[in-house]
Amino acid sequence: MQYRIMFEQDPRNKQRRRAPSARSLQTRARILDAAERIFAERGFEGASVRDIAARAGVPAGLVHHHGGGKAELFRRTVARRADELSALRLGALETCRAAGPLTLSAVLTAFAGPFFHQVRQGGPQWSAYARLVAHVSADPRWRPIAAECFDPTAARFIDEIAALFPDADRQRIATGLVYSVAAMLAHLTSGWRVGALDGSGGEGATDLDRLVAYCAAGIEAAIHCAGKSE
Amino acid sequence: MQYRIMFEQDPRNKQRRRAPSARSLQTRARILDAAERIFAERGFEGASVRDIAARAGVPAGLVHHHGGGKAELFRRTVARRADELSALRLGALETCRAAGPLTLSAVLTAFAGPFFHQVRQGGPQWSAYARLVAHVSADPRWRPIAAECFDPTAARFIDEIAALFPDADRQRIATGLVYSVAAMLAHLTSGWRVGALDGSGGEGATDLDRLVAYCAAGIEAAIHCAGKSE
DNA sequence: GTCTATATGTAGATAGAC
DNA sequence: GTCTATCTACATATAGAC
Repeated sequence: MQYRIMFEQDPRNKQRRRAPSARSLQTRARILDAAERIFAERGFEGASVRDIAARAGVPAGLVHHHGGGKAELFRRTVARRADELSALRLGALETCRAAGPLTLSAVLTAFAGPFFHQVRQGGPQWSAYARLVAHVSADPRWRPIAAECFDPTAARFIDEIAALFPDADRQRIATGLVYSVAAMLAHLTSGWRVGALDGSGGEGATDLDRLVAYCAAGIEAAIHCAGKSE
Repeated sequence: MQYRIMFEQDPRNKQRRRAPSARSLQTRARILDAAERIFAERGFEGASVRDIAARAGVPAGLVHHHGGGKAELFRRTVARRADELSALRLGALETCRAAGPLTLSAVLTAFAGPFFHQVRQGGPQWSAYARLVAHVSADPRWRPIAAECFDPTAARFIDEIAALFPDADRQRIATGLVYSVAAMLAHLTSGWRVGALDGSGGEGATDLDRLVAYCAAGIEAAIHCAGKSE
């Protein structure tokens, strides 16, 4: 039998609550799923709390109750899968390291692969999440959210790349990773564009290997480029 | 707020009008400038016609009169500089061609350079325009606008690159250009990110040469990569 | 073309019953 | 926790005087 041991000494923990019921957790998950879809589809302002509530099948008041307001709901929606994604990325990195000496392509595959795989195999919610991240990434207003959710892991991968190129300027590596993230998000969200521009309209454009090849060659070139500043 | 997004593209709706007065043209330009700033800053739904009117220094009614409604105003705002940008890009391409045999780097410089230069030298309106284009590019709802404003020129540059690599799969080239556009927009809009991730907070991250080096190497790698599909 | 006033709908948020 | 009803603010859009 398990029961809760609680201490009341710490005033900061005064707002500790009972463990949420299974129903409550389910409701929260439904709301987050709905928010993920609607925010991804229409952006922050384009989405309405009412529409999110309707998709989740709950009254609008519950969305405020569980989400903490629209802006906080947005932040929580981004943060939820960011934690999972970071764990997958760091796990992939360690798996690569255990398999042998790291290469730039391996590091980039560890970075992009998990997101890529989840979008392809993880169901429509992950596909929506990719579009949501693209919104966050494209809009400087969400910089605090991006910093909270993605910067620590990004910095970790910059460290790994920097270790592979000891003489490289760290800023160039960071720039290269920013470009690569942009390319990755373009891939994950804009398959239509690849098809439309070359007239084939085909589906076969999503290819992790080619994305990694692009990013790895690009980063190496950016590191070694002697380009002058304007 | 949610509503239908519609565009006035039907040629049957064309009526012949008198030549607009100088004052009218000036008012239209002020409204487009204001819309460019506000749409870039807050996205389509986050922007309000009232805020645009306030920034332009005109009554809100005039924005509707000249802009044709919010959605149509958005489309016109994107299209205005797109025409100028396309002309600059195609001009740069012909200048390069006249100077000697084209290279991939030269083609990419002709593509990215004019936008890059306008953002750096063309004043705050061009900087806002880059953020606006990033919004358009990140949101599939604006696909019709992107197709109208950017696809013809993009297809032209794909042709040029395809001519340089006669044996290359055209779809791979298109994919590489999509990645490169994403990287270019990330560069033009997210200087903060480059600084924040490597801890320097510096400004010197904008460098056309390095961007082109990144994109050129990436595209070549994507073309030649033997990567299997998943 | 310009500007004021206003029509009409919807937004986020909350109070309070259950 | 859940849900109904509602408050207040602000959105787009237009009618009509000048």
